[in-house]
Amino acid sequence: MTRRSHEQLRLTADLAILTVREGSLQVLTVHRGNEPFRGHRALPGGFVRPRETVDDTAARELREETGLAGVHLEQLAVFSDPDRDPSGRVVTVAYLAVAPDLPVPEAGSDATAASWEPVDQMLDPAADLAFDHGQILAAAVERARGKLEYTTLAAAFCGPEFTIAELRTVYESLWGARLDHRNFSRKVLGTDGFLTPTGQRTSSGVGRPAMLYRRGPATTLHPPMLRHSMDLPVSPERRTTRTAGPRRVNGEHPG
Amino acid sequence: MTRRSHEQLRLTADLAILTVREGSLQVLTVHRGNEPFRGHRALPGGFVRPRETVDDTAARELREETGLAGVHLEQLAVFSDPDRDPSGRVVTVAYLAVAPDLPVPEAGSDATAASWEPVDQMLDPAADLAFDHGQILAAAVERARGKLEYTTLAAAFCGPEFTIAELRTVYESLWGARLDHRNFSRKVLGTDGFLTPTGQRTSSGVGRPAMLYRRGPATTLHPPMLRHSMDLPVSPERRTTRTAGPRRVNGEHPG
DNA sequence: ACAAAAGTGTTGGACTTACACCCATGC
DNA sequence: GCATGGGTGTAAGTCCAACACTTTTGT
Repeated sequence: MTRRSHEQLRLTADLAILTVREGSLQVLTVHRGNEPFRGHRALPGGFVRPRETVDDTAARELREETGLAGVHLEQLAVFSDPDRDPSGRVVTVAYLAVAPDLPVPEAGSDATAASWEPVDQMLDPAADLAFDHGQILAAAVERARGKLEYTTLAAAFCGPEFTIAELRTVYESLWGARLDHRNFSRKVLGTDGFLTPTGQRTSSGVGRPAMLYRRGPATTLHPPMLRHSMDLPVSPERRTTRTAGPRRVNGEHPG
Repeated sequence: MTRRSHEQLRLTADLAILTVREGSLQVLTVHRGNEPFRGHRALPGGFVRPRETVDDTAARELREETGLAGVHLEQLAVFSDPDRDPSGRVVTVAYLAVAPDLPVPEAGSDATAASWEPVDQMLDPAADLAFDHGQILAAAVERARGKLEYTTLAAAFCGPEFTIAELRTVYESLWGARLDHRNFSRKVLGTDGFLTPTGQRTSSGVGRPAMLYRRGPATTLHPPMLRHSMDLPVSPERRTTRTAGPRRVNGEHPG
């Protein structure tokens, strides 16, 4: 392919649409029918139109792919390596979208068949996502993980009404850790404006029915939800003793 | 001006370069000598070159404006209103840069004279920054304020060696609150990897000389620096009593 | 009855806050 | 001496991790 130095720059919006299905973090992908990267999986996205903001582009693509509107959508980062798209100079604005568990998109089952795929698999180099979409996905997951700590983003993964256990599953799926359900419950209930009780209770399933809640008005968590509490004593053996309870070590991630 | 629907889209990087000078948060601005917005102040920035990433553009502009390299530089957001630049379709990627107190740029005192200006003044509508640079600056300040809480970003405002008091001034300038110097000291010293002692002490100034420190390897703060502790009992009257010590209320900012 | 899931109570420890008090320097 | 700023000690309160225990359902 030609590499003209003065070719026109094009701008796209690409979306990492995340959800939690059956306790696993999943991402919406499309199957590319055209070059470049024909046959590869990619994140949904498209070109910015002349009289559109990039945010509008992202919202439009989201609607076109999932039929959803009003879900959480935020800018992630700009990816602008001159060679990221072999067909020319294309800069993309990556977005993180968070959706509840949908009844599978399969929008018309047209050429670009969309499907939910486990994030773990898509982040594996073997998945070989098109363009730099592996990087975009990694950034999206990292952002979502972090925002669970200090925002109410987790509720965006749930439907309009949900139980505390469902909410906890979101945390556990993203953090890959078990949380103590008793402390978790107290924590979210004690955070003003996180949950609004509906008065309803779940009916199906074994065990004591759970209360149902709706999203409350709060968006930030003070104090934050801490990323500790790894339990899961699979066998009845004591977990490693954690003598001088190391809260958390200062890591490298700049934020 | 003409409005052609298919005109070429151009991409720029704009920088909000922040510093703390004399206890006040300041931003580097340039004076525009050309249309549009001739005569207005603006944030430094420029076009993305054909074989350059946007991050490279930002780093290059930073170097050209301040001579600095290696300072903290991060993507903030994309601003893409189709009418944000009356001269055509220009999408910009805004960056936050954090620099120590420089000996004033005044790079050659050429046409685009650069200068530090207090952020308060530049955020006032009367300052009338060019384009949407007021929005960009507001986003930059908000980001910096937030990151002080849970990262070691504050140290990026200081020179290579600094005292705890200097570091505290950064927090106080950005948060507009006084912090208790005794608790602040313990907090930062107790955070592993935040500060590395040099063994040196300050010489000038009245009062007991302070220890000098360098930035440590840590980048995140766990637990975070809390945004409380407003004191400043200017006169020896009791501050408002804060009966049932309200930690913080869950606000609206999504993060 | 038993397993499973939801929910309450309680305790030790970590962290914060507020402030008394001591140290080192310039004038 | 004394004002000024740097630094240590400490006690009360808040929050959290851990876990015993109770409640409510399905089988």
